[in-house]
Amino acid sequence: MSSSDPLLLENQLCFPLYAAAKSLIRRYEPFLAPLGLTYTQYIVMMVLWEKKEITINDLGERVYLDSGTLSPLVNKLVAKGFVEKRKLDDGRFRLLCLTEEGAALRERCLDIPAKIGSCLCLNPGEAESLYRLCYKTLGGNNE
Amino acid sequence: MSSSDPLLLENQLCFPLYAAAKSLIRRYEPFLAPLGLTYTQYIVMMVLWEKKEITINDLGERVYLDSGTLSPLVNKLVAKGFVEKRKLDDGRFRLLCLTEEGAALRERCLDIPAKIGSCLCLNPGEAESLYRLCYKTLGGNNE
DNA sequence: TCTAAATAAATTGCATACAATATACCTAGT
DNA sequence: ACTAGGTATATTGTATGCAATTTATTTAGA
Repeated sequence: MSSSDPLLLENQLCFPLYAAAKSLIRRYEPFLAPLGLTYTQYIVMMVLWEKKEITINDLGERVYLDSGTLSPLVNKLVAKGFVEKRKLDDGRFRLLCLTEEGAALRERCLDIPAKIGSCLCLNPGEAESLYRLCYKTLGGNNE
Repeated sequence: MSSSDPLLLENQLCFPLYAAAKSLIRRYEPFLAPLGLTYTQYIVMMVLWEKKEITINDLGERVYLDSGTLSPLVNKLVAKGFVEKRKLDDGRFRLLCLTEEGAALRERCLDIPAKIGSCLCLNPGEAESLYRLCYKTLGGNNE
């Protein structure tokens, strides 16, 4: 950041942050498309691989997305057969459950993180540093 | 990153990076909406405040967006009166020119960066570090 | 019991993103 | 002059993202 002009694009943090995020996400597409997943769907599947089942509300808090984004996205995962949606006793809740097909999909994703990491220009220390700074920006407390 | 499971959400860099970017961008909305700007439109206006005029192609390279995003977005800025679009001698190009109204808008944005910075949980050193790591992730060379 | 407030999901509307395609225009080569 | 190929922009289609509203359902209180 050379000049002190507060409205110069090169003086903004938001710009490279957003651009880097989009750039990184775009790298997943070649690996995910053959599996029939988009990036956001892949993120949701990660939560399901970990939790096996979760309500849409809890899922939204975990991935920072609201029902406006998740409702249609979850329906697509259901249509693909990776997830089932069940009504709970408290009829307001919908429980998302990983199907066998959804669980099997995990195997086909196992090598994606390594493939992405290998084309990243950051060394492990830098990646760790970026990771921490992003969580700090989020207001989280991942120490 | 505790466990070594490569598909745990907490082991991903892309997730906090994207979430932090969205979170930061959302903070602009309260300041930009009263001016009739969205975040992406604000980024484009920054380029125009700096360059005064630029082709859509050059603009796209500067902000990492393609014509599919920029064409309709620029039309909205034209409709708001902040930008004019002129056909160049080489009829393929469209030159975007800052209007007086667009230039005047800059004054009303001058304090936004400070307002955003004041609600960020990063100290200046961390912000600078995050800035560099993002440009490095982008494959850029901002040293 | 009945109803107002609360809560979870779904829907709607608008604005990106971006791949893929189409259109407009220019240039080189013949 | 004609045409093939190249380049810039616009359009189309799909998938987010998110604010605002609506719907379904439950719960608390008179």
